[in-house]
Amino acid sequence: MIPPSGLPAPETEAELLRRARRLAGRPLSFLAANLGLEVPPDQRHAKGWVGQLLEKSLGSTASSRAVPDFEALGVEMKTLPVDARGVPTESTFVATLDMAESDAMRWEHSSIRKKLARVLWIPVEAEPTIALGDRRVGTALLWSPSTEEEAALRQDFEEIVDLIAEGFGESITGERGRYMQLRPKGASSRTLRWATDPEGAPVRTAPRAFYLRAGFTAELVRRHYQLAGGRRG
DNA sequence: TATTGATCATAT
DNA sequence: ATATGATCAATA
Repeated sequence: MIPPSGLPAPETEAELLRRARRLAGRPLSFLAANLGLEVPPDQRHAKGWVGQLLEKSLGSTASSRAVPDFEALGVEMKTLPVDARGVPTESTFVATLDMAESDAMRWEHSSIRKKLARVLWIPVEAEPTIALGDRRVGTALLWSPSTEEEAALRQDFEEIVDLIAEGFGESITGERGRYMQLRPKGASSRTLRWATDPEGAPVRTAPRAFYLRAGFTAELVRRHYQLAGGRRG
């Protein structure tokens, strides 16, 4: 499968990281020009554009399919909107949870665990005062959760899926979960899916997805650059 | 003003 | 319709 750019998929993690880091410091308009794309005038109508731009720029073959962005490497790519200090400004979407699938609600088998096993994080400037095309790509980092991080994520996951198993899925809000929350994720609030109430009766509720809180990714990035002997504010 | 809930585009 | 990619915007 040849991506639109004609760029072949990277064959190793090292190559992927090299490609990503070669983009560090470049404005998004530069990446767009390389691919023959226009920079959208309004991000409100192009919310996923930055992520898709980076995928294409790196040779991802998995546009919109339910596979890792770099399938052969098992690597997921996530852009990370950051402020002037490099601190993430938004939560990170991980995966939708199917409340009707009991298997999806076991950590070991979950798509959450799978997707977070290996992630290429790419910070991107996201201050609204900077025009979209002028926002620069930061230094990418390849990450896997430490034992402690995975335990913490698992704890949030299990707290939430246990509530769902007890029939409280419909009433779960974004306030649960220390590092990872469950929030609505649909085309609109009119989008509904099946869940089960405490009496075991089927009910319609908003589809929900797991998101990493900004505090989690902020800590992850901060520790990485500290260990790398990197920059400080 | 930080966070939760709602929403937008594209591809399959 | 549902998956991918997220950010917008109302609320607390």
